[in-house]
Amino acid sequence: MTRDATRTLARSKARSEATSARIIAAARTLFVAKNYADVTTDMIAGAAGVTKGGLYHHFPSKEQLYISMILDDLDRKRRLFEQAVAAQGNCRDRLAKLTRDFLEQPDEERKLARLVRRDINIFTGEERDRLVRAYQLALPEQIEAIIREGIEDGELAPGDPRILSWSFVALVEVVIGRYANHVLGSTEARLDHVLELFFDGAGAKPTGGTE
Amino acid sequence: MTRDATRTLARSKARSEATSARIIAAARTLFVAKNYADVTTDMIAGAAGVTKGGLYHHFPSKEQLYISMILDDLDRKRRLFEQAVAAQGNCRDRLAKLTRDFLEQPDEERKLARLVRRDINIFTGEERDRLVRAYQLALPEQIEAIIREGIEDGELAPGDPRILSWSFVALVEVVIGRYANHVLGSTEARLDHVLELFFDGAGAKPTGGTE
DNA sequence: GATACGACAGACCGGTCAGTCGGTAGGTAA
DNA sequence: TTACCTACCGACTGACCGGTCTGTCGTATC
Repeated sequence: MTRDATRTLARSKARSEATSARIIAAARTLFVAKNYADVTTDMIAGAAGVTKGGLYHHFPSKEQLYISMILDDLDRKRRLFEQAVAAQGNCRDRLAKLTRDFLEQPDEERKLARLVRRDINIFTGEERDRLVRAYQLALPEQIEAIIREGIEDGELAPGDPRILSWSFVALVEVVIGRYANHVLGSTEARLDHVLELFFDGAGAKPTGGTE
Repeated sequence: MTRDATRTLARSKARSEATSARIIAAARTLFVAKNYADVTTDMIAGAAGVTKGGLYHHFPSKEQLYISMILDDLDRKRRLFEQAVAAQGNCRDRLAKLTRDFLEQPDEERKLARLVRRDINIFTGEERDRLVRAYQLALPEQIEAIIREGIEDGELAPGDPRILSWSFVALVEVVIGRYANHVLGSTEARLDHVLELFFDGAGAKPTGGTE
């Protein structure tokens, strides 16, 4: 094979990958806006600037396209989280930083986890389990690592790190990320509230009625 | 109109209402198990012991049937919550009781809120907004009332009752109700953890590093 | 310039499903 | 007996959608 041939093949491959990426991006936008059943392959193809035939040239089925989109996103999320876990500092600051990084992602990507929960039932068997685990457990497991260290360092009271990590995720997800957008103040203010509640509780502090 | 005629009409009406109720019950079971798009009107009709024609005799469309099912459920939930809000006792006990009552509902009914979040996008415009408000806000608003009283009585530290009610809902929903079933201990134990965390926080208590 | 190949187009097919419509059964009214 | 009403049946339709298949076109090799 000559050098020119190699270059041509590389160009063709690059073009093909660019189209795949465009299709995945179009799929992500549409799936987030609507849902699996309401998004047709024609719509995705149209938004990506190809036809249905072109789409099926790159992906064997609508379902596999969906999975490819998810795996693509998971990869980026994992990198984000690994970075945060490896960071220095005390437990509270690291949790705050991780949460801030998470919230600074583009809206569309933040919504993907919700998307997966919503549409997960189109899959069955082990494929489904794999996706559920990958998405649901990615965040809590990373947080659990931070919290475990917080307990070891005495920054947190001894307790089950699993319960604590789930609790923290719950607070972040619901109070900051999901419902409360239309009800409460800024994201930063809500993050402060959540950290306050998580570390210090809501009980009246002056009277100090512990137990 | 004779007395017999009246009785006959009443009997006919009762029969009709029983069929409607059967259809709604069948729809609930199926919609919870699958989702809106994957449940066909034939399946619902079959499960309710009527044909599709019969179903369309009682409901003008699949969408309206779905809405009827939701309104039917909301009605029962509202009664449950009103009861809890009106109860006596301190803040912590009332929240515990309300949560326990909520969790004691049949599994199928507890899953309805999730269902609505999952399928909400089939609706548009004001119908959608109405449903979102009705479902998302029902729980926090009732809890907010209890928390507000807790703050007034000094059982809780002064703070924004809205943030606190959303936080409590978050903890209950995620730690107890949703994700953690396969990971953590019994419902009762998890409820204790949540109450503990909510009222006392996760910070190390011996060293007491508040501020 | 003949051959080959990969990317993509777009018409088409098979199946599915919400909704319709003409009917029937069984009771009531005149 | 006729006319009517309500609940319900079930065959049917029309639209839509996932997936296929037969090209076409640009590029590259020989």
